[in-house]
Parts: sequence; structure tokens; C-alpha cells
Amino acid sequence: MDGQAARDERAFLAAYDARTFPPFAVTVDVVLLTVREGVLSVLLVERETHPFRGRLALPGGFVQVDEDLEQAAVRRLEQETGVRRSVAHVEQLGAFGDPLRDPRMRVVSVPYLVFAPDLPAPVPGVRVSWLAWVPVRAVEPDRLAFDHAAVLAAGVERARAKLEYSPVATAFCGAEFTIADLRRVYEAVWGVPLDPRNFHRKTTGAEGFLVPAGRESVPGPEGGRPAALYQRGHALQLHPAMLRPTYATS
Amino acid sequence: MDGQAARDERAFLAAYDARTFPPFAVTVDVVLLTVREGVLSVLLVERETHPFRGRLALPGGFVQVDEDLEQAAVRRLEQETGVRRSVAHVEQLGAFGDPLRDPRMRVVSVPYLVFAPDLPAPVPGVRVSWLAWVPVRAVEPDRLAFDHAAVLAAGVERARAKLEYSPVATAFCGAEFTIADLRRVYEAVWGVPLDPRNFHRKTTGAEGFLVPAGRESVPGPEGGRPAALYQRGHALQLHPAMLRPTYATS
DNA sequence: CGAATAGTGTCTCTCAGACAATATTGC
DNA sequence: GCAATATTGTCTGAGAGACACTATTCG
Repeated sequence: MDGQAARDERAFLAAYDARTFPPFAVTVDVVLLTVREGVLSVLLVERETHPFRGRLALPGGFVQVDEDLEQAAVRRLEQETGVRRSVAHVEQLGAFGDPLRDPRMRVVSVPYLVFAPDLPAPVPGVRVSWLAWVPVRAVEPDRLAFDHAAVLAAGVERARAKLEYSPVATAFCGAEFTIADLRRVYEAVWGVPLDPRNFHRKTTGAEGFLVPAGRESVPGPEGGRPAALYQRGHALQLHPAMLRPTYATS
Repeated sequence: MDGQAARDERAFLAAYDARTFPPFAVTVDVVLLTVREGVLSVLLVERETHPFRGRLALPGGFVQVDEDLEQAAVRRLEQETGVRRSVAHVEQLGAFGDPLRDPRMRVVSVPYLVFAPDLPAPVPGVRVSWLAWVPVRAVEPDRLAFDHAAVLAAGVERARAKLEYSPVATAFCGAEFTIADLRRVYEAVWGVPLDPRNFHRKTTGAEGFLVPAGRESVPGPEGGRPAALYQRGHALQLHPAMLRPTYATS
């Protein structure tokens, strides 16, 4: 029986014509977030080609037929923005498939959310003439191409929620960072000031979140006691969670 | 300037040939969960056609060219399982696009997670000869078609997490339900017993979660005091959150 | 020394978990 | 009455938020 079923299946596939299905294109977009000078910022590129030529957009492009979705996103990330995957956190943000989101044809886009440390100004890569970090609060939604305003909003909201119960905030920092560095990440992403003392106690108390690097930072130009340096721990969850203040239902 | 850009864009679109892009197909799958007799169960169908003919699978199918993704999922839900959208909670679960997940061609699937009350045994609908509620713990992952084992696992994990900080557990109940009904939902989805007394205090204390229906339920065959009936409230978040016991990192 | 930042301790309030006690039904 | 379920109350410990206080640097 099993042999018969396998033969059936092979015969079916040999006769299969892919053109009988509705033709879609699939793209990936990259919502690359970082914290620069205390401000949550997103990397935007200027589109060089139609549609939306000259408009700002998220980096991204078409997925190749034999290419995994995340692999396609990472390829765009590295080619167009110069950010290496190894220093960043990458997670899928969902699928956006409104039939009218692309004027060319039916396109389903799978955006990926990326957290990266504050990097030197990225250089325009393949097929990109201009790109820049833009503070998220300064982005004008109506001026973005496609439905990228909605994608960006989903990415920012995901980032805000994720900081509460996961240790991914460390992906915004370098390999070694101070508690104050980490606090500035939370403050920038959430857009609220946090009490440095309570923040210190909570982060150092959460099991597996931070590992002491055994070294100290150099104080800034305004002086101050040197801070201990930490590395990210091995925990996958943040427990207890770090809840946003004024947990309004919004 | 704007007029020139618009003319450029129109000219580009008129000359555009959609066949220059890699051909994908896009499908939707439905992870329909319910709680039957205290057991978290998923609706599975038997595939009538190749590939994976005769294997169990999630309901789903190809998205039409002019059809929204969620609309496509709801169409499958209603056509293949008879569950009406109005009684259920529907949310997107992400995109699954491994290049080898479908032997026919490159297919990206966008599964939707659906929570529904315990409904009368659904009737096989369009293109479906057999379907049944299967306890999630009884599903044999290797016997599911495509990558549906991974999709189901993602859906169950999303459901477990979502119950903690959102009021969607009420979607597993009917319009009116008792606190014990709701507790059995949490117990079934999380797979752990909960203290009825603490559960009662927490759910009735969470603002906007539940609204008293002003009526009482009929006690079961074993007696017991009648319970007050509730309806779902208007809250979008569950605050304070209902955290799973033994919050292991796992 | 003063300003600035890092880190610790203390108090209060909320809330989760354990569980006693009471209320209301069917048999 | 007895079993079963519903609901309220009480206690304890963990943890969040407010904030006093100490520690260490630069100028």
C-alpha cells in the first residue's frame, strides 16, 4: 500500500503544472531598529526604482525561489545596510498581504524585525543610493512607500512588548555594556524615563539575564563612578518580567 | 514635479511584466483550537488530493489573487469546518516559507490561529471528506502533512502565551459562561490545574475582563451551588496578567 | 569640594499562592 | 446529612515603585 501511495504521489507531481495556481510574488522587508543617542531609530532607504521611486521605504526585496524567508531578509540586511547578522537579533514580524499593497501585482511581504547596536553610519549597498537612521518619532507615515508605515508600527509595538518579557534588549547594546546603557535602551524604546536605581536592582536580579564581565567602564566627560560591565546571559525569558510603567490599556 | 513623477510611475506600471518575478503560491492554513471535555483539541482534515493524500492536515488552501489573507483564512474556516467567524477569535500566526515545505512548487503559507467555543461536531464542507477534533496531545507530529506539525506547535505556544496577558480565553467559551468554564479553558490550554479560589478572585478582579450577566447557571448532575454567568468585557489587555504557574524558562 | 553617575537599603503597596471557612445546590 | 461546587476571606512572601543614602569618579 505504501509503495502504491508513493507511486501515486510521484505520478501526480510529474504531471503537476505550477501555472495553474494564482501567481504571487513574495518579498521580505527589514525593520532594522537601533538606539542612537537615546533615540529609537529605524533604517530607511530611498527607493531608486518604481513603484514609489524617490520615496522612503524599509530595506527589502523579492525572495528567490530557492531561498528561505529569513535567509532572504538577512541577505538584504547585510547587502543593503552592511549590518552583520551575528551582532543582531532577527525575528519574523508576520505577513502583510493586502491585495492592493503593491501596484505592480499581488505581493505578500514578510517583514523581519531586527535589533542592532548603534553602528557606525551604514554605507549604501547593493541597489541603494541613500539610506539613513531616522528617529521613529520623526517618521512621517504618509511618506513611506507601500504599507511600510503599518509594518513599522507593528515592528515598534512588537519591540516594546518584547522588551517586557524577553532579554532581547541586550541586542541593542554591544558585547559588553553597563546597566545604564541597557536602561537607555528601555527608555528609548518605551519612550518613558525609568528610575535608575530600581532598574539596576531588577536587571541584576533577573536570573540569567546579565552576566558580569568582571570589568568596569570608563566614566564619561562629566565624571561619575565607573560602572560595572555586563554581557548578555543565557536566559530565553525575562523573569520576573520588566513591565512598562503606567500599563494603560492604550 | 509631482505630475512628472506620477506620469513616470504610470508608464512604468503599464510596461510592467509580472512574469519577471519568481513565481510563488501563497496558502492559508487554519489552526482551529477549542476545548472539548476539558481537553485542548485541534481540527484536522484528511487530505483528499496529492500531495500528502490521505494524511491529516490543517484546513487551508490557496489564496485567490484578489483576496485578503485573513479573508482567505476565514473563507476556509467557514467553508471547510462550518465555524462562523463571528463566534471566534482569529489572529495571524506568521509566515512559513521553507523552500521544501511543499513538493509541488514554492509555497509560502500564512497560518491563522482561531479560538472557538466547543461546537457541535463540524460537518465536512467543500472538498473535505473527513474532519475531526483531535486532542492536541494525541496528535502524532510525523503523520501531519507539510510542515503542519511546526505550525500547530507554534499555534499552541501562541495560545498559551496569549492567555497570560490578553482576555482571548473567553473566545473558547460561549456568549455566557461561568468562572469555572473559563478556568477549564486555562487548565486545558496550559495543561496544569489551577486553584479555583485564586482563579475566581483574579479573573473577577481584572478590570474590564468580565461583565456579570446577572444570571446564574444550572448546577450539573453532581449538584453544587449555581455559578454566576459572565460575558466577555471590553478590555484588550489583561491586567494584572494571569501568569502560568511554575514559570520555568523551558 | 561640588557635580555627576553607580550602586545599596528601606519602606509601602499590590498581588500571587496556599488554604480556611461559608454558601448553595442535588441526592 | 453528605458530596460537590461556588464564593469570600485571611495569611504570607515576592516584587514593584518611591526615594534616602553611600560610593567613586572628574574638574
